[in-house]
Amino acid sequence: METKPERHHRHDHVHEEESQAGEEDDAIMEHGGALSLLHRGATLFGQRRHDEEAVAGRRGEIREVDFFSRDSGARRQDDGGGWRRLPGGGRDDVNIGLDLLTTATAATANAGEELAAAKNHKMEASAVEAELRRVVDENRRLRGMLEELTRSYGTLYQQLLQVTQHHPHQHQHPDLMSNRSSLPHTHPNTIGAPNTSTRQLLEARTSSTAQTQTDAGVDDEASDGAGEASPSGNNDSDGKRKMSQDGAAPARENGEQASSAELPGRKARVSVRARSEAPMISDGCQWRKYGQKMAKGNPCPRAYYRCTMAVACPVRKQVQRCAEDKSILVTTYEGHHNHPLPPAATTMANTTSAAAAMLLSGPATSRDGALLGHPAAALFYHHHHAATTIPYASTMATLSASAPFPTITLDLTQPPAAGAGLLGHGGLLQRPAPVGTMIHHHPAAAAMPFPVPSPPAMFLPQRAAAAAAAGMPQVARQQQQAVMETVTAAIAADPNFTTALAAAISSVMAGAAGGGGAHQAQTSAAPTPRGSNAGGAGEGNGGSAGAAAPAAAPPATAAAGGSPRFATQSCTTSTT
DNA sequence: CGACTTTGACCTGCGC
DNA sequence: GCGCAGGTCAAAGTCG
Repeated sequence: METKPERHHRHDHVHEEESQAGEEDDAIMEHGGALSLLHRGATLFGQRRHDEEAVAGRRGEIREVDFFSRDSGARRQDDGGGWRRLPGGGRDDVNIGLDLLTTATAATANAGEELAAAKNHKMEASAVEAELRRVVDENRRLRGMLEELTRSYGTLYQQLLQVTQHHPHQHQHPDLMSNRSSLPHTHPNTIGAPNTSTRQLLEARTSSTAQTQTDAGVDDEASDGAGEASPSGNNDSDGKRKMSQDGAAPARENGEQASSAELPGRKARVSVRARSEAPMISDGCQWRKYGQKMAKGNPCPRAYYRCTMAVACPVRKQVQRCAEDKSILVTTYEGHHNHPLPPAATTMANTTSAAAAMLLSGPATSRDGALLGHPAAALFYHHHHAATTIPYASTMATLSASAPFPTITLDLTQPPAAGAGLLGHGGLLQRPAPVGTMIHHHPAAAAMPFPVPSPPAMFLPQRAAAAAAAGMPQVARQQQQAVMETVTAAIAADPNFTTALAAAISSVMAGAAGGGGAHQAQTSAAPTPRGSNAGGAGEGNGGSAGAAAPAAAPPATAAAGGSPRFATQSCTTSTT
């Protein structure tokens, strides 16, 4: 027990480093343009230095010529040491002309040749000077652009922070969604990692007992350093968690506590309903069961799992079979991973994050479940008062406003439509669905178990969302078609169905969001530490593939555990 | 032996 | 204040 934490700590550190590195990478990616400019600028600056020196030298005479002389390269190597010529740096005769101006030997040269040489030099000099000016100007211009970009980025980032900070507040403006519709600016974060808002939202709950989170909290804080990268962080400082005392999820003594404090008692959850005989659906993460309870009103026990991919990972999930239909497995996710995730897990995490964000993004966040009236809500939310009473066949994404926690339920149990499924896989590939549910309105969504519509809703301009609501205009259809094709192609190309699907959806999302992410799926299934199974889940699913899946799951399907698994993963994927 | 699961006990929040 | 339900802890057991 003693060593465990240590080991985990080391692990964490590794993760931290990785995440930090990742962050940097991300930053680089995000600022790719700026950085490239920067590099360019740096280069130019470097050159500019030379240029300026050259200019200065010109005034003083000599250096400019020398700078651009043929063996300037050799001389540059000696920049630090002055302008001493390197032995063998070039033919002396070639440099003679240049040196004529700088050495006493010039005086001894033939007057006529000197004149001619001087003229040539003047011409060259003027040409070089012009070139130099041009370069300097360009350099200034680029530098200005860089500064401008940097400024813009800073401004945007600030705006993002402001927006995300406001999300937790339930007093959102009706047009919040429209604000979100501007997400394309921010979604890169969403893809790469749970965006700030999502994190805040998911971590929005704090235990009223603001006990002294001493070291643990501090450490975690530090570990979170990767900070933005490692979301919710903190978490329960491993092993040391004084859970009970803290109350549920207490331990989220993370940096976002502030925001959490703003929403005491609120914590978004994403519930995924999928058909599976397996004890757990595979989501690419490694989980450890830490408890089981009989829940009221359900003969099936509820299992509690904690993410073990990182000691301090605050992510938890509950798995319970549906009381009405025991073939349906309900998995509820809560929190954000504070560590690097394997592709599959990443997609899942992002999916849940996105779903949660979607859940809380609109008026829906209001405690009373005032979803109605929200344009987006009308598309894919169902307002109901019993989280468990979702008639799964009627809706894909459901919001439970009355639940203790704002919970969005992704229903992946819909039966396959005859000949409708793109891939012919179980219930995931929806038939042209019932009007009114967002997912059904969106063909692309139809191909994705997860309410893909969410992405559009979240990332597309409000107009687009409205259009979707209006019944899918031509453009939208085309887009959907593209999505379908992408998915089909990806699946066809990759034997690993799940991976392929993830890749396809990621690419789709990347395309729609304008950010990467597609690459995530390239590497296949979860490289989880304990390879045997992506956490118990994997085992359960994979292993029970055959037994699982009720009717609908085709044999060949990679969807272990039948469609459910597929569903889940895709679900995840789709949101990323 | 380490990691994971099981399971009873404990803690906390909430409604009455 | 009490009881209930949800959630978590942690010792004991299991497994590879």
